[in-house]
Formats: sequence, structure tokens, C-alpha cells
Amino acid sequence: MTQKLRSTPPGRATLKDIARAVGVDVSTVSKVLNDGGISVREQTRKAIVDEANRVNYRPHALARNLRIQRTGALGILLPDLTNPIYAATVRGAMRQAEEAGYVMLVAEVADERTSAAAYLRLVSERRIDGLIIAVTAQSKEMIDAIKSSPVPHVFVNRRSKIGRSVTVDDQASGRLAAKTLIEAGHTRLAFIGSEPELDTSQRRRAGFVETCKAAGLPPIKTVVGPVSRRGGFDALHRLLSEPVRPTGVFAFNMLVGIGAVAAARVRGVRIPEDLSIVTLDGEDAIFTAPPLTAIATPLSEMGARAVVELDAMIHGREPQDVVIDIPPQLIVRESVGPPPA
Amino acid sequence: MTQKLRSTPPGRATLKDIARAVGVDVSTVSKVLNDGGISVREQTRKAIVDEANRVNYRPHALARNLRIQRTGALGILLPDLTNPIYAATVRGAMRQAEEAGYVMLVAEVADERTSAAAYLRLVSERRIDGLIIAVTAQSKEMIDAIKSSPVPHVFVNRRSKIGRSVTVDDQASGRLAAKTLIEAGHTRLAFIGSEPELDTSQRRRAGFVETCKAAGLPPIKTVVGPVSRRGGFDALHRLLSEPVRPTGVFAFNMLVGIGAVAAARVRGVRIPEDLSIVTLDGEDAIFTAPPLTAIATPLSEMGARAVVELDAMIHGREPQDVVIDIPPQLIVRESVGPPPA
DNA sequence: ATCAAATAGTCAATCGATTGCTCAAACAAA
DNA sequence: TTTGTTTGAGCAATCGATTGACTATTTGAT
Repeated sequence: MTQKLRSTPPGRATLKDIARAVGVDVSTVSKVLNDGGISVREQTRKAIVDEANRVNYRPHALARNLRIQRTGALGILLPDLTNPIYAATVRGAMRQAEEAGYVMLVAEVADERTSAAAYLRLVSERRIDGLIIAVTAQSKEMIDAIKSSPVPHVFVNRRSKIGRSVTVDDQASGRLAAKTLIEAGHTRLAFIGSEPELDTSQRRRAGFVETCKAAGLPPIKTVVGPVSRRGGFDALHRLLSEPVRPTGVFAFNMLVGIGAVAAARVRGVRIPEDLSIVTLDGEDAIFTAPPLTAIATPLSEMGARAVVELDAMIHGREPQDVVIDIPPQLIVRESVGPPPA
Repeated sequence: MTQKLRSTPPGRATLKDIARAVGVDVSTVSKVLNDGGISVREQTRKAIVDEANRVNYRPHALARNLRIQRTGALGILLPDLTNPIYAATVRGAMRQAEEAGYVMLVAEVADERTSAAAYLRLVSERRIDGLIIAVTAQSKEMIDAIKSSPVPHVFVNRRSKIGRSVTVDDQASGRLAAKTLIEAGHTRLAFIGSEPELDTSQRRRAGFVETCKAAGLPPIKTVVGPVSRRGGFDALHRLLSEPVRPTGVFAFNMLVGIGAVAAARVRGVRIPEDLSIVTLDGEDAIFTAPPLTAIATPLSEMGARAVVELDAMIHGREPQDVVIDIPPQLIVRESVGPPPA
């Protein structure tokens, strides 16, 4: 019941206004409001705090940040906002950023050219204290820019030689996918990966293959395509045109998995009667026909953790690679069944 | 072939550095680099420009903005990043923002409480020049905050008494949906709307009802639910439990439409043999079973236009409501057919 | 009563860039 | 030669907040 009596106008007031109203110096006001190592009479302190509340004072971020050389903003570079995988990651990052007192600048970068431009805007103009990179930086231009970056940066869901990263245990996802299919009785398995190959795809494949091998299965067929529903659609088509069809497929990513389901339907192959599919999870995977048995990965935790790491780096801690230690989890729905007789 | 000879370190240099190197005053450098009404010898100008290129100078955004009282940033408040409808809007906004030289601060606001907090951070701290609001502001707290906002703001895909908005012609979408179903021969129609009711839902319904009435159809059944796949799923379930079932349904939004398709499958009602569904379009609508016949609306154009309007307002132009004049367009896929015999 | 120390603040520089005003030198006109 | 105008560029204030150095007034100890 302290304030709130009258809802005051938005924070247009400056330190100077408060100082004038109370009759002290702006430096005094600043120090009082920031606990800045100063001794003031309780009376003065109260007058300042009250006035600050009355006018609903908020520090002018630009001025403050210019002085303290921090922006209170984080940037994130990502390739595709409409991709729910990124959206979930961004969400986690944004929540954590808010928690830690940052605002979030997001830049969707369609290609390496726009990447470089966005990067320049955010970093060279010193608009951010740290950068989360959710794109694969491959052009020399981008790599150089990032390597010589004056601000801390962390890759999320991507590993990179040129910086620290926060990822999940993709190999474990691959192993789990294989285990699921094998336990359902499948022996002819296939993998749908990405082209160009993402490191996530590569690790999931590695885990998948590892478990298949351990079970004594023949080498698995791999087919690749763009990371999109359409990519998965086309990929499964190709798989279904093979002389000897697989009965179980692991689609390395939810989008690709959804596309695969659509392709099966078009080809008249029933899931799971004719073909079992396991993929990574996401909300969309619940509403396919049939709903997808999928592996949940902690995307938003990954985003959140990226912010935590970045914040630590900003405060001078040594950067480190982190792998989120929440193990992948199988969500059983309806896309996996026994192989056809 | 001017620069690029050696790729220079990132923009750590300040005006002062350049001034020192060239042997002039910082104000001269500033004026030269900004075409700031000053006459200098060609020699001096060239020396400054060359040095600026050499050190890859970029103005320090904070310092510059503090002085000129503009941040070069826009904010956007939206409820759900993983919702592809918002993602598409944001994408359009972001592209246009880049075009216009802004960076974009995005805040996902789960509820009105976080809304208020995010709003404060962005606006009261003067981090942005303008705000795009993609959420429905209903709490008194939020409304007051926005009404007394010191920065220009525009609602996108939402109409509001407390500000200008950029929307699409939702009534036309509704009419087109009705026309599509009616022309396919349907007479028992239903509508799935939102709860709480969004203004978009309400307008789409109005257009839908208008055309139904004009065709002499009986009053249509409306059912509402949360704007999500799950909401559409539950809504269609309820519709299918009605004593007299509709044969054609208009789902006011893609997410809801996708949920409805899933519900139909679970109930064993075939689309389009037993039930026709038309909804709004989005990339996901292609990969349902069957693919959805849907109405495309210019979401990213809407986002882009919001930025254009905001930019105009920032430059002092009178705000105005705009309705994107790209008419909704029917994408014929497989979810609409003749009614069952 | 005297000196030291704590108390309560103020002063002024600073972050980096922008911009109105001033001013010296060069040049032209009278 | 004197006066007036241009050209070329520097000076200093400013945006709003932060912070180390410093001062003036009290209080306390001896």
C-alpha cells in the first residue's frame, strides 16, 4: 500500500527532475536509487525515494548504459522464426533473459548475407552485451566476424569450432530412436537427415547407427533433404522408392517427421501398419495423422541455458561448452507399431 | 574496390580515434561522416573518410541515440512465438524494420502481468521508438499504460479503441469461407471461433454469417474455444456431439483448423466425405491429413505495414487505421467436398 | 577546548556522438 | 590598405546517468 494511490504518468522524469524537486544534487539521487555507497539522512533518502515513486522514475536505458558500458540487451540470430523448433528455443531464451534483466533483440537471418548485416547492426553498433547464435555460420565472412567479435557469444543447438555452445544430447536421442524401433521388432531401418548436414543431424544419426549396429542390424539407409516439412515429404518419397523398403524410419527433426507422415499418406502407406516413424517432439507432432511417437528434447531449457552462460561470460566467467543434462524422453503416441508381417 | 583490402577489426573505434589519427576535431569528423552541413577541404574529407573505413568505424548506437533522442529500435509484444501466425507477422515486421534501419526487440508476453513488465522495460526505459502490439490489451493496467504511452504504437491483427491498427479484411475471409462451403453444396454450416473472443474471430464470423444469411441458410451453430490446436480439437468434438451435425465447418484460424482435423480423425469422421473444413492458411495446413483447403491472408505484409505506419508516426505523420488491401485468397486443397448424401 | 573521524552531500569528469556558435585565415572588393 | 565575405574547422554544451574525489558540517574522543 505504498504507491499505487494515483497511477502516475509513464517514466518521463529524469534524475535531474527528482533532484530539483527534492532539492539535492543529481548524484545524490543516483546514489540513493542505486545503493551507491553514500550515506544520506533517512529523511533525504525517503524524500528521494518517494519522489522517484511519485513520478514513476525509470532510468533512461541509453544514458545509463552509455555510462556503464553495458546495454542490458542480448541478441539472437536465427534462421527461421516460423520453425517451431527455433521458436521454442527463443522462448526459453527470452524467459531467462527477462529473468536476468535483459531485453532481447532478435534477428531472423535468411542467408549469410543478411546474417552479416544483422550482425553488424547488433554488434558493431554495440547494441548488445552478448549474442546467441542459432544459425550455422559457414561463410568465411561470418566466421571472421564472429571470431573477432567484441561481445561474448554462444551457439545454441549448434556446435562450432569458433565458440562455445549449448546443446542437448543428440546422440542419446538417436540411440533412443533406434531402441524404440528395434524393440518394436523392426530390422530394416532408415534415417532422414538434413542437407546440408547440420551437426545435430549428424549426431542423431551417429547415436542411431550405434544402437543399430550393437543390435546386429544391417547398415541403415540414409536419405537427406532440406530441414522442412517439404524436405521430409520428399525424403520419405525417395525412401519408399527404394527396392527394399524400410519398415521403420527415424526422422531427425519434427518438421521432417511431419513431412514424412504426409508423404506416407499420399503413397497410401499406412502408419504404423506399414511403416513406423519416430521423430523429435514438438507440439505439432500431436496433431498429425496418426500422432507421432516422438522424442522430447529440452529446447526451451537449451535457450534458457544459453542465456545463463552468456550472462556468466558477460560477467567475466570462463566460457564452457554445455550439454543440457535432461535426457531425451520418448513420448509414445501412435506412429510406431510392429513391422508388417 | 575502395575498402576490403584488409578486413579490419570490428568497429571498436570511436570518433575520437579517427579525429586523433587525422588530426582534426571530433566534431569535424562527425559532420563529415554525417554530411552535417559543414564545408571541409576535399583533402580533409578524404582523410577522414579513409580513416573511418580503415578502422571500420560504426557509430556507437547508445551514444548517438542518447544525443539524437531516437533509439533506432522497435518493439513488438506478442503472446506466442510458437504460434506460426504470429511468427509470420513478426517475420514481415522484422524484414521491414531492417529495411527502415531499425532493430527489433521482441517480447513474448504470456499474460497481462508479464505484458505490463515487458512494456515497462521497453517503453519506460525508452529503449524503443515505437511499439507493435500483437496482443489483446484488456486489463485496465495495460490499457492505461498504453494510452499514456510516450512512444507511438500500432496494433497488428487486432483492432483497439486505444490505438491505430493494421489488419486484414477478416470479413472478406469469412464471406469467402461461406461461399466456398455453400458452392460445394453444404447447407448445415458451423463456425469455430475463439474464447475469449478475439476481434478477428468476431469479424470472420460476421462475414461468414452474412453470406450464409444471404444464401438463405438457417442460423449457423457457433462453438468457441482457446486459440490452439487443442482448442480446435475440443471444439470440433463438441460440434460432432450436436444432435444435428454440420457438414461444413469454418475454423476461424489455422491452429484451430488443424485441431479440428485431428478431432475428426479420432471420431472416425472422414474429411471431406463426411465433413468439409475450411480454415485460414499457413504452411502447416499443407501437411494435415487431408491437406486443408484454406484462405490465405497476408500476414507478413501486415507485419511489414505495421512497421511502415509506425515509422511514419515516429516521423510525425498522423496515425491512421489501415486494412491491408490484398484480398483473402482461397487455396484449394482436399478438405472441402460435397456434403454426404 | 582541540583534533580526528564520521556524516551528508556536492562537484566535475565521463561514456560517444551531435550541433549551434565562434573564429582565424584566406580571399575579394572597395 | 581596410573592410567584408567565404571557407574551413574548432569549441563547448548537450543527451541522462554514474562515480571517484572532495568539502563542509557534526559528532565523538581526549
